Amino acid sequence: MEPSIADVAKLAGVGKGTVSRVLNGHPGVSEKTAARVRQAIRQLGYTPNVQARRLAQKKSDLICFVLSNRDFLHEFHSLVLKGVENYCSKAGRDLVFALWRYPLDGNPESVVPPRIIANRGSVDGVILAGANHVECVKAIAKLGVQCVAFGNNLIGCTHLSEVDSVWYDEQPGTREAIRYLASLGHRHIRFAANISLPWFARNYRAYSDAMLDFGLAPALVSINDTCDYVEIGERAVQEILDLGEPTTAIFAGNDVVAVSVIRALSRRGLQVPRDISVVGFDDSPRCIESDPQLTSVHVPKETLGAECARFLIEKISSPDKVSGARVVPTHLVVRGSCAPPRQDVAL
Amino acid sequence: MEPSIADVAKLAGVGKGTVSRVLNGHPGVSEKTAARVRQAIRQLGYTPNVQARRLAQKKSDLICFVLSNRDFLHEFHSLVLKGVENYCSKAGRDLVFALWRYPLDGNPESVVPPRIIANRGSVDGVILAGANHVECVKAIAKLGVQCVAFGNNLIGCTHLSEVDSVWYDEQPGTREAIRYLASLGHRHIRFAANISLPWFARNYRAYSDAMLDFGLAPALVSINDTCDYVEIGERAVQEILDLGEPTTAIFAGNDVVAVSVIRALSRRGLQVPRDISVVGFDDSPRCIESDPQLTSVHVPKETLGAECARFLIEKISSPDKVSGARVVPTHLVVRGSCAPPRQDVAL
DNA sequence: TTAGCTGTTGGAACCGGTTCCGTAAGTTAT
DNA sequence: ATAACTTACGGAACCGGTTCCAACAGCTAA
Repeated sequence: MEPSIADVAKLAGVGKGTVSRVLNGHPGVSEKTAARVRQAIRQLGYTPNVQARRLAQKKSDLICFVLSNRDFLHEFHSLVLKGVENYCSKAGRDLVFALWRYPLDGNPESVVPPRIIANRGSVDGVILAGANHVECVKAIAKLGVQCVAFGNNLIGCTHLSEVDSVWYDEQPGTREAIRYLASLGHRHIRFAANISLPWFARNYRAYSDAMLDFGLAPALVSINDTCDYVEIGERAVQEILDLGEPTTAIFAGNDVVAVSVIRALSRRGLQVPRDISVVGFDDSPRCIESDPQLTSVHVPKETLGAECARFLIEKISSPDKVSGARVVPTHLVVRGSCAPPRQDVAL
Repeated sequence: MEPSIADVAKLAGVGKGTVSRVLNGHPGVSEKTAARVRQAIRQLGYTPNVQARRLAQKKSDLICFVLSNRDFLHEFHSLVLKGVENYCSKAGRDLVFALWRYPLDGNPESVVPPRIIANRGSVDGVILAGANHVECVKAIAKLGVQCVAFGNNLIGCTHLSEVDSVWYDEQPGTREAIRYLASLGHRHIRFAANISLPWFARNYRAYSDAMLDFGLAPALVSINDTCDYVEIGERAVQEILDLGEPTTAIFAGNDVVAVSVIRALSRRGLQVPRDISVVGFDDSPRCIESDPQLTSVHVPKETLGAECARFLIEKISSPDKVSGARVVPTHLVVRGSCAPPRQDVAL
């Protein structure tokens, strides 16, 4: 039988309350008594029972990381999770991991929250990562659970602070990328993705704004009927070549698309960056594994995770006092996939 | 104030015990009373308090997935985690995620377990994934926590059942791969990895056994001074070409090495599979993203996760009745990276 | 009619902590 | 020496469930 706080109290010749005070570092215990208690704790090898403490304090010190509508934890969210874990473990909180699937295009009313959230008191708060419908986030919040969402993959979100959320800002990194390409001499920089997906739409807007700022004309190729990034890259290259309009650089919606673009180009005998430049978005590990190494807009994934955790913990300790959106910037990482445009070739 | 079980009892005009019996589906409650209780529950919108139940039952229904000594959740363990999550959620258990770092080559005695495990009662059991020293697994088990380890990344493990663990078996898939290459006409199949890492050593043994079974001579190139898989692939190609011995196929220790091998070969003007065949190990998503698509030994990652969870839950419900090692087989997935050897070229 | 059995049910005791109240001991002021 | 105040500390009450025991009602068998 494991020793309880009563055993410690008896051995130290004090009351349960005093032991509790020593354990939690509360004031009002003389150093002499505290030492005796600590000695008894050591002697019995006593460890407090977490569940009992949770019941008494009416809090769980547990935070739930929910990954919504993803078939598994991809690199991106793995790193977000890492950031969350890191922050939580420093804050003395443990992390519950849960998956959540529901039809993103269905009626948000009929979506049932994951069991762990419905179970009252089982977690103090929730971080909603993966792709979520904004109404489902609101539904969770309405359940009386503290909740922070990862913003960039929200569906149906009309403005940043519609729900408490953490976002990366595509603008600075995208701007840097366009400035960089422009400084190399590029004028015909084309955006390639599927802008029916909200995150690509946001990227495109940032790209478009930056292009205009530098006096360049935005140009788009969007493959709207598939979510397979590899396919998007391949077909985008096909369309760009068919188009006949000049294109000296391709700004891909993310790194998977970019790598696929590079491969599709090389199959057609076009070398990157000699014949055409490519920029990715995400700065995922495959940037280094690809050949040439991919210049890409860095998204600070761990920072995003840490910000989610920080925000949530603030909400838990002072509900209704903090709310809104928090945004972290992106920046460009230059590698080997861009070069000045060739003068002699018109794509 | 949230309604408690006492409120339900009062409203239904019964005792707390009866409500509890109804909630847990225990026998000995008349249907008439049960209906009244259910009505009261609905009326109050009552949800049981998880922490109180956990305290009373002395169990948490929580399982902890510990990822050891990895910088983050890579694809492989992401899928293992997915398998675990899947099984757990069906078994009505929630999942706690924790990271654990300790020097793998240091003294296992001085390693401190993660807080979540040390906290008595906070989880019912632990799945140890990532790379662990076998002594550290034993140390956790000695703490009185039910525990199952992912076997293939164990360090210092002399035999399968040294600790309760789940393994994938390299043999069947590797055998298939060698048989396949042999059937294409290959005689000079070389294994490339870093066999100072235990998992590569195990792969090499399986490769070597299979080669001997088919009457072929095992041949090895091992890059022992780095754990960077991309570098292993590049330098392995270098060594193989420098060696001057005939090599018509390369069996890489894992897919990252394989992809790196393909790229290094192509930089030297050698095309896969025309000039040389390559087989990977893992069957990771990059097999499909690579060009040509990579033939690889499939490791059933989700199954591994599910087996870990099943094993652990069995151990929790009947401790000391189940133990040992559980093994799941691998198999070959044929894609486009192998072809008959060229007769005219001697590498 | 009475003893014996079964099916229900209420409620006390318990799980192992936290918190708060009352009191005893010690300290300072008058 | 006494009042007033501070500090230390024991222990009851509580958090919200589960479990077990005693009791009671209704039924059967002798």
